[in-house]
Amino acid sequence: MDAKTNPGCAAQTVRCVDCGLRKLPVFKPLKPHEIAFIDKMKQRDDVLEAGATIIAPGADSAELYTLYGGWAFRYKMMSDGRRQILHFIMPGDLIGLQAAMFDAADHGVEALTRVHLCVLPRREVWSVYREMPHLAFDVTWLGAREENLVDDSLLSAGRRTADERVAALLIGLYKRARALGLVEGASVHLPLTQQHIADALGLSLVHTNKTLAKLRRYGLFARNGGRFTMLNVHALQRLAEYADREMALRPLI
Amino acid sequence: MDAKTNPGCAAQTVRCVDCGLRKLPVFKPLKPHEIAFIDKMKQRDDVLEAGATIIAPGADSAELYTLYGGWAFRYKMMSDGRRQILHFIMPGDLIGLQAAMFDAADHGVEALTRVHLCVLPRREVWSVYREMPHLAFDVTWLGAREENLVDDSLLSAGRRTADERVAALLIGLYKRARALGLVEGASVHLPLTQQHIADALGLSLVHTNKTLAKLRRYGLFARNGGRFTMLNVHALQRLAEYADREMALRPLI
DNA sequence: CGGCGTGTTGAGAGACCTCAAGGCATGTGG
DNA sequence: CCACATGCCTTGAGGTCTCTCAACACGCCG
Repeated sequence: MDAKTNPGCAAQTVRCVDCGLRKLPVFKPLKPHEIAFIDKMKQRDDVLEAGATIIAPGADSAELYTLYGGWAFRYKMMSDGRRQILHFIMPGDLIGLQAAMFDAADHGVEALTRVHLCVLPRREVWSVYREMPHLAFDVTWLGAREENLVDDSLLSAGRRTADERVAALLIGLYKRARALGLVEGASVHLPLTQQHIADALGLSLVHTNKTLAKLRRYGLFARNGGRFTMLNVHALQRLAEYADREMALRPLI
Repeated sequence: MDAKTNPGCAAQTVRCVDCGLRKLPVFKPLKPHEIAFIDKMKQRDDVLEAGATIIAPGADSAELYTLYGGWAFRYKMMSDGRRQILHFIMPGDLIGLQAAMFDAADHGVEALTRVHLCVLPRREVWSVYREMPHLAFDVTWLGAREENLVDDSLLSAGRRTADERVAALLIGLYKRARALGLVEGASVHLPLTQQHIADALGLSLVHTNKTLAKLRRYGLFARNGGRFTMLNVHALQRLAEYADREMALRPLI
């Protein structure tokens, strides 16, 4: 997981204005004083290893983070160990908005790879609303987009067949990764185990494995050594009824 | 559906400051100038009949609404008719936040009963952020809470058994209704058909019917003529692993 | 009266689950 | 260099939860 595959601020040193992520064409350009404000507000950069807990389930008073590099996921657990992954988090996504709004999060967030986080102290969130209305609007926008991802997962878990669920997840991750410039040719580093995929789709590990194998046999995609290669986007899109909506440029905070 | 069971602004006439909903103890008191701002911003009141489309799937440029009275639900459809209900909307909830943030909604919103809506023109949303940072924060808060509801539905559809799903839904709706003062004794008017419940839980209609019958036979709740009566809250909570988190007071916009 | 929406029940089918075992790669220690 | 443990992926067999199909009851309404 080097800086090349995960554009983002290197820990401690890089100013937001120099942040590589911000140069990507998916992100909305901000005005200099807004970037300066974010930079001033930013408490520190954090680097956590794969598997680390970013937000502990039930923890109160978490910070608000922006993920600058790496992958993570948000999940809920039940007492007997059942886990539901709510959505996967990729560079540019906010982490901990619910936790920042309420006092405690009833979900957890865990790093899938080594992650680079930009830490915004919770008390500073309010100063965004007071002083930078455009940025405040962007926070709401990012929250709405996260809900949009969860909506789609719910459609999968509730109404899609196993084949369709796998297709929907892979298409979704692939398109998000591509927008971030993580796709080279038609392949991308996918740091998920089949257990993660199963827990995101509401399927068992075994059935997930068999479904993945089936779609692979059909030539829809390939996988070797952590790399995922898209072979038939259209077939996957049709399977998942993926709506290829053009999104406006995303804010990055 | 009279004013007594659905507190809210009667169409066209009532000022926000007199709104019955705002007197409920679940809602955070606002400062007079904030209420005045909302009142000024409010374009009109709308009344729609049960079954009416509040937001059409795929429609662009919808308004932002606050539901003052009645019930509604947000849903996604697939081309072959499969429907997933994303969450149920009750008085005080915002409608159309995603649609207001993005250009088009990829979901629909439909009235379950006659509904009273407060209409905020989309362009006014921005003025909230510019002029009323506290209210802007509240908009984000309401968005996060809506996502929190969807999170729980996703846990149901993905990882809970049919029994647990039904329990989780009923407990959730009951507690929300109670907070709004809609529960009399232990019973509340539930305007859902079993088809709605099935579509919210990711179950078939038939299986939903049998699961409801089972829990009813076990004496967990009763249902007669549109009224739902809670008989054993604790058993339902245990079944659903319902987390009875104390929420801070909710904003009402 | 017939049609429609909703709720109910039975029977059979199938998608998905659990249990179980084994393969393969990696790492670690003797 | 081998033995062993661990994590992840794979495959088979059998079980069950949930689905589909089908029929019927009931109330409402034109």
